[in-house]
This record gives sequence, structure tokens and C-alpha cells, in this order.
Amino acid sequence: MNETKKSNTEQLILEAAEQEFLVKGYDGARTTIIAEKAGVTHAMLHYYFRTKEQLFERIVAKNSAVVAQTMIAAMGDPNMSVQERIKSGVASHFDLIVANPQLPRFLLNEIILRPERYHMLYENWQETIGQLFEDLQNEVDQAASQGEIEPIDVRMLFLSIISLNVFPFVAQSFAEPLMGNLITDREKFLAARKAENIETILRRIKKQSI
Amino acid sequence: MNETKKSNTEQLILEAAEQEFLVKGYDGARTTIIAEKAGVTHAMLHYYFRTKEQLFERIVAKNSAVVAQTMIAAMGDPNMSVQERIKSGVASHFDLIVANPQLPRFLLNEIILRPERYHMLYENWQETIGQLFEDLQNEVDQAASQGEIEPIDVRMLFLSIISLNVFPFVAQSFAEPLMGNLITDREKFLAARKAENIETILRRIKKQSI
DNA sequence: TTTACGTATAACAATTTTGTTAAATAGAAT
DNA sequence: ATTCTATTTAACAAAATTGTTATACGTAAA
Repeated sequence: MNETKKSNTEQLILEAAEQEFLVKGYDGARTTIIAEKAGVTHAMLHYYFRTKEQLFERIVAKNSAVVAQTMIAAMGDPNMSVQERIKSGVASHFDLIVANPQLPRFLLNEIILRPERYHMLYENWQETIGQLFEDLQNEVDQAASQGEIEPIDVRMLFLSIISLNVFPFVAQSFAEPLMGNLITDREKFLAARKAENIETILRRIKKQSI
Repeated sequence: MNETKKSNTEQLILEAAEQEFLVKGYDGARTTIIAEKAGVTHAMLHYYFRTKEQLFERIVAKNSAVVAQTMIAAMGDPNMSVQERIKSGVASHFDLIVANPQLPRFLLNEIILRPERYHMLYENWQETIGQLFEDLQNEVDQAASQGEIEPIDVRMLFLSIISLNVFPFVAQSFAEPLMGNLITDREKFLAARKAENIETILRRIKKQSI
């Protein structure tokens, strides 16, 4: 109930555009189809957003904030022990992906296709993420030196976390037919997968008994 | 030196098409650009392959064999102990991805966009993969019951393996700017990442000391 | 009421992209 | 030499996609 500020048709177009762009990407989406799905003539689309490009920008802008959010979430809550922090990081990152399951594939593709367009995003992200890496690495190093966990490069750990959490969504339609009944009950699978990813990451940093 | 059987221009077109399609996908690729990159007139492209669609089919056909190969590789060599089998599976799967770094993103996207087109692939894969899952699950269950490893659903394990191995390539251009100097030396990073993924998976199945 | 403004429609224009064709060329087979 | 075939070229046609414009409509302010 918070998006009624803008004219109704403008909003309808934005919603249809988001669906189309997220699923089909910039190249695959068609302005005529977007207009059709929005239930407006396709001239209206150009009236409100001038070009496909500008409409696309709106969708990217709306969604790229979420991406930064997910990356930060994956670093966990600093007010916790290292293990707890990482555990909460995996969990909340996973939850954010579940809430935006189409977003990763979309953005990964668009960034590969037109990297120039996303330079500005990186400048925002780089320092925030860099700082978080630094902090977390310090914590990890300290915990490792006290024998609480195994030493590890947090960037590698981070890459593992987002790999485990994101890939099943990027690859969903690929994996589904191969996994038998594992994925059929979506709720069940999501819960199991979340637990599995947490387990995998925690075991990775767990101190090996000698 | 083994592809000179076909006429030279046909081969040139195929090579250019593979580059374009793998990077830009079906929607993003342009037949004119492919022809240009191949150094032939774009009428030649239609002369040899009639339609963009048919040219695309050729590229898909050529590459989808590799995909089946990677999945099978990820199951490891059955003539080994379970730990060794899984370790070798992760390693050789990783190597296959390194050898075809653009393929995963390409196929994942195309399958999502036009699932119908890939039904035939699944029918081949499903039984092979299903059988491999069954065999491996038996081995794992047995090893687990003897206290050698932790019990686990091999499909979950498989999903983790391909997540860890594939995602960094799918997300390369996204991750690069965020990872600082971690990725700059590609050879070094690949070796480190391979070791990291093996370690992560082996720890996942390692029997916990009590 | 009338003016002004944002919104809507329908028809059209421009551009991009894919696909075709007729005629020219070159080389091998008869 | 002639015929036949595969290849090439250049110009063109068709389709799909994006973008524009002239005109109409409705509503709120003057």
C-alpha cells in the first residue's frame, strides 16, 4: 500500500517491466509485451519512460540496493562471537535470496553484458564491503590464533557462502529435473538447504581436533 | 587441426557464433555481428545455417555433451574409497569448469528462458545421473554406517559441489572488483579456489570426533 | 464556462534485425 | 569446352521492435 503515490498506469508498467526484465533480461524483454502485461497501450510506456533503456534503469536502481544489502547481510552481525556471526550471516543472506530469488541471475547477467553501466554501483560497494572484509578478517584471525576456529581468508569464505546460497536459485530450472523429489516441496527444500549451507560453512571453520 | 573437414567459412561462422552466443545468449547475439566477426557477409551465415535458430542449435548441441560430462565427473571415480571418490569428483569437476568457463552461465540462462528446447537433454541426463546418485548414495550410506564419514544426502552434497565450483565463474565479473587482489593472478586464484572447495566438501563429510 | 494540463488512443515512422533472391564466380567432373 | 555444383556477392524484402505524433478526453483550477 505504499506505492500508490505515482499514477496508476506508471506503477502498472513498472511492475510488468520488473517481471519481464528480471526473467528475460534487457535483450530478451520486449516493450510491447511489458505494455500488454501492464494492460496499457505501448505508447503509454514510451510516454512515461521515453525509452526502454530508461525504464530498465528504473528497475535496476530499485533492485541494486537489495544486492548491497545481501552482501552486507552475508557478513553477519558484528555483535556476536565469530561462529555465531558467520552462522547468522549465512542464514540471513539465505533468507534475502529466498525473498528475491530472481535477482541474482538477473544482475549477474546484466553486469557481464554491460559492465560500464554498473561502475557506480561498485564504487558504493567496494569501500563498504572492503571495510567489512577487514573487520571480519581481524575477528577471524584473532579467534584462529586462540584456537577457536581454523584460520581462513574471509574472502574465500564469503565466496563459498554466496556460492552455496545463490547457486541453487540461479540454477533452479536446471537442477529441478535432476533432483528427483528433493525439490518438489519447496518449503521443505528451502529449510533443508539453508540448514545444509550453514552446516557446510560452520564445518569449514571448525577447529579440527588433533 | 581436426575441424577442417567442413568448408572454411562454415567453420569460421561456427566459431564466431560460439563466442557470441556463449557471451550474449540467444537474444543478445546478432547474426550480422557473428558474420562480421567470422569475416564473411551475413548472407553467407543464412546460406549455411538458414536461420539464427539453426545456428544456435548447432552451438548448443556441441556444448551440451560437455555439461553431461561435468555432472558425471562431479560424481567421482567409483573405483576409489568414498572420501577419495568425492575428492576426485570435486577436483575433476572443477577442472572441467575451468576448461569451459563460459558454458555454465550460458546454459543456465538458456534453459531458464526456453525450457522446452532442452527436454531431450534431460531425458538423457536423468537416468544416467539418477543411477549415479543411487550408487553413490549406497556407498555413502555404507561408509556412514561404518563410522567412516557423516551421513548425508548425496544430492545435497552434489548441489554443494557444483555450487562451489560453478558459481565463481558465473559471478566472475561481479566478484572481481570486490575481491581485491585475490583474483588478480588468475592461475593462483584457481589453484587456491580448487583447494578451498575440496577442503570445504571433505570437511562436510568428515566424521566429527566426539 | 473556459482554460490548462496530464493522460490516453490510434495510427504511423524509424530503426534494427532477420531472412531471401538473382546473378556472378570459381572449380571440379564429363 | 561445357556442364554442373557449391560458393559468394550485393541488393533487396520482410518482420519485429522501438519510438513519435496528432488528436481526443477528462478533470480540476481560473
